[in-house]
Amino acid sequence: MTHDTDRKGKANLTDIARATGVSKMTVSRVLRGGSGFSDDTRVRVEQAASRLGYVPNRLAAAFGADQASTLVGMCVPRLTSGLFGHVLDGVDRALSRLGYQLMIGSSDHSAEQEEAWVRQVVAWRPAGVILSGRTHTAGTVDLLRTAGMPVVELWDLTTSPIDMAVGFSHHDCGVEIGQFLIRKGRRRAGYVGALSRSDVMGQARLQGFEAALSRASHPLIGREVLQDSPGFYAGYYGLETLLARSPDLDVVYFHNDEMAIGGLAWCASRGIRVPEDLGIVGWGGMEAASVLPRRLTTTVVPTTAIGKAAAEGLVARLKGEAGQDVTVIPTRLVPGETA
Amino acid sequence: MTHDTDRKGKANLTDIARATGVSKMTVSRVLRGGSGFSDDTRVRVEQAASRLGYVPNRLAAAFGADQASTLVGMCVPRLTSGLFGHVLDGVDRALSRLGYQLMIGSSDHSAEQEEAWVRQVVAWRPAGVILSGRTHTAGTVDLLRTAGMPVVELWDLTTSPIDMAVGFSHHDCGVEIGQFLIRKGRRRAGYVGALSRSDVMGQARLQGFEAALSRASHPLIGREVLQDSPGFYAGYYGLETLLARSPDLDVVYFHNDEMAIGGLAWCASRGIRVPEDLGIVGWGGMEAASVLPRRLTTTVVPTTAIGKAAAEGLVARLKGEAGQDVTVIPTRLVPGETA
DNA sequence: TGTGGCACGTTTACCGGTAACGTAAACTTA
DNA sequence: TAAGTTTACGTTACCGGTAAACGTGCCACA
Repeated sequence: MTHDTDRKGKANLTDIARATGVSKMTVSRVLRGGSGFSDDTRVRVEQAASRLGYVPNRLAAAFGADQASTLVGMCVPRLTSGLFGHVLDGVDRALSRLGYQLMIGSSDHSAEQEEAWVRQVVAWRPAGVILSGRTHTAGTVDLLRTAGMPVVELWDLTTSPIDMAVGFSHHDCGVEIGQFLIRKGRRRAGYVGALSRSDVMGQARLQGFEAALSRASHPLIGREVLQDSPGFYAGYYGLETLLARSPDLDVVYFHNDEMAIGGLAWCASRGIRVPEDLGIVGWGGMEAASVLPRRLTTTVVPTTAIGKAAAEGLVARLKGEAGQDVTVIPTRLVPGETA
Repeated sequence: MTHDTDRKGKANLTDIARATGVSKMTVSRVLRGGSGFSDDTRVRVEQAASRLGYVPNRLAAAFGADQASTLVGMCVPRLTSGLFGHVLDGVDRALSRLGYQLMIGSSDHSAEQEEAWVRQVVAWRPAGVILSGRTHTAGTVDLLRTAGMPVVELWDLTTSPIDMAVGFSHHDCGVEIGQFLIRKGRRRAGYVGALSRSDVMGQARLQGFEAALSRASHPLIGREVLQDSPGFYAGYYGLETLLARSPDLDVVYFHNDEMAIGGLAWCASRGIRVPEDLGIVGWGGMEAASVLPRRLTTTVVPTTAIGKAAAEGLVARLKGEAGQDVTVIPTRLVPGETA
């Protein structure tokens, strides 16, 4: 009995059904590309839909049948990180190709903020959720478990994921660099980091680094960890501070490439020769690192591939395909000319 | 008659209503912080909600009453751009503080891909949409107009926005740099860019640059535009190619800071002195640009502020507050040591 | 005594899809 | 040709909120 004069200018399944002379269930089947209708019906429905400018209502679809949701939530530590920009890009491309939409949030490296975000996103009953890292509050895990939705943790691997995990081990990254530097004859290593309290993954790299050095009987000499955003400035001034305290270091491992480049800039400004006087090592593999006058020694992380694998793994699980719980996407130590 | 044994482990308004002995409408009002209930009722409802682990269903809320949606869609040209990472960050922080959720997508600088994304996101009946740039397909504009939802276009200003606009003029950025270089005595300018066909905003900067140079009777000598991602490599090789063709340039304007830094790296590798032999100018204001041995001459864009203003403007309109249609967030030419 | 208003609710209808099931006709197969 | 199977639909119920309209009881005030 509702007048078909457009309320909100939008056509719905019922409008198309009326225009075509079939039931709205049939329209639904046609538009979702199912089966159980004739070719003639399909054509007529499709024409009516396009003529009426039908825009499907995913809200109604997801609401009516929760497995119909094509929404995926993803939480990253920082949106301003170049690396996570690439991870997001990988996720976004894969999801949009597969017909899903992406809702994002950031945690600022805080498990509590992550939980607050999860609480918001679960209210949208998404098909699945992608988190960054392996450290979450009990509340987060609880919310996701009771919601019963697929979860991918990416970026840092864990042997006991909530559900699935994609990435690599930050600890191992640190170990690998430590061993590499020992092999190269470095004996007095330092570390410059940022955000110590909150960035669990950066800490894991540092711990691996320290462990490798200690095992080789050349333990870490000094460290400088700034409560600052891990960018160029922090690397620049962090190195200055560290060397003021420990002037006789022969190599410094940085939290990431941005900071390492900041460190290189500091060395250049003081006439410190790299790698002769001091080795500089980064982490992450940002593009800039390989165009510097001297290519930065660093660990390259396949960011886009991780995002892609996470998204595809999630969708595979949604479609009921059995995927593996833990997917390792290995990083690559790239020896440059700075250490 | 439905058994209150948890279907999907989730409590809903009806469960809380039963547990409290009120109607679900009253529960709804309490939980949304409305009025029309006693303090006693409020306390009992809140306790029951927390005891039952109630997670609100925004899907149902947004579906039942479209003005109840707290979803905002945003489309950026590239997720891997450092600048847009900061814009996203500004949007995300503002929206989450105001209780909204963010759905994102990327257009790859293609108006067609943007339209495809708009079609997807409109299906979720969001409260509003944020787009990047001022160039959209007719289909995009049409979809948004019939949906009748608030739209903010950010990053490049237009005098006739779909609805609202926040940002600055790319054309004026180019003009400003052109005039600046003329004042500094530069007479033979070149340009190195990327993604020419698709990046309308980069083109606008170039046009402004050219116009300013021509007005000063020292028109642009040469340009090199790569069909590549606008990163360090592109700047490095772009400058090499450009100088091979036009060796006598005295300054080069780059598409962005990443490319300019790539150009600086190329100069360093060839012993070309900057700014004596060649001036280098970037655009964007990435952090790295100010830690280089010589601070890059560039235009600093207040990325986060633009994101914040866009989000807050959108929400203000949603709440019925009258905001301005066009908000200018000025950029700042920062003379460095490279031009 | 009425009657108007407020505080505090309840009832009803509805949003637009989808799953599950029902069914008539056509088409096979024994 | 009877019985089974498939095709191509239609019917019904339901998802969990929200808006709007509609009670009540109580008090104040004329």
